[in-house]
Amino acid sequence: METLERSAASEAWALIAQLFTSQRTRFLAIASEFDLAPAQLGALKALDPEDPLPMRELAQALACDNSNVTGIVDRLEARGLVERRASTDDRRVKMLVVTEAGKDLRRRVKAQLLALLGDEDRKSTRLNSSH
Amino acid sequence: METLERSAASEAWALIAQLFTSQRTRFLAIASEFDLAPAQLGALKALDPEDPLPMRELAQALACDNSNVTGIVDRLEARGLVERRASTDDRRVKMLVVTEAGKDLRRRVKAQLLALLGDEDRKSTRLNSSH
DNA sequence: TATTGTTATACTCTATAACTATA
DNA sequence: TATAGTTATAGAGTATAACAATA
Repeated sequence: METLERSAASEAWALIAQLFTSQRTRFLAIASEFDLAPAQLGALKALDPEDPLPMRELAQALACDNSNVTGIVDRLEARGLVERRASTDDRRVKMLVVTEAGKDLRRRVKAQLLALLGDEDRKSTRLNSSH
Repeated sequence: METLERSAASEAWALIAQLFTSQRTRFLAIASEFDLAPAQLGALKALDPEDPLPMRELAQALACDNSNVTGIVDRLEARGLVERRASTDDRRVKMLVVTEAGKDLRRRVKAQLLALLGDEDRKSTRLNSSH
């Protein structure tokens, strides 16, 4: 029993570590390529380009404190990628809107992601390039 | 064609984001539970408890600069989880050894990971608890 | 000359606590 | 009283460049 559990834990450990590392590496590479700090890319991903989001909900999506979002959004706003907009319902709330420049950056990030996945796919199926 | 590619990109984007987020959340929860900064847990995971590793190789495993590893290892060493040891082959190199306390922490992290995975498994197969 | 690890510097992320303005 | 967002503060991660010791 103990042996089985240790084995399962080891496999799970290795799998999680590998998945996390590969995701993290890809994520960091894209962030760096577009000259965004990792948390900034995370925020840009978490925002809905068609539907403004309160600061507080972005904090939840990023699993961090509201106070962090202030700084992250400050920097995204300074680059013209997002805008704060007053909520009409609750004057305490600020809604986050992705600007046209932000939407364009999101599109380019997506394209780059697709290209990376394509590369990996071609690597893992190198003998089979006809489809 | 464009539509198909956009669709693939959207799916890939969503899948990557979801995988990354779930991994990240689990990773951060465990790091916090054991009072380790994320990079410190990453380093502890990357080290082999049975086989000392040069600083430089830890930097490669963490995909960061050598200079960062100095600080991360400083803090792990201050907590008695790892030790720097001079290499016998090359006097420039410092080998990283996981202490008994570090090995114990690794074991507890693994156990916690197994418990988390078990919880998730039970959640996703809630009607079927007999095997 | 090149490499390993450290130090110095500057920027970013992070949590906590105290604050303002709203509710 | 409670909540949304900001500010202040402190600790940690990160890259870059310059450095000492060693190869």
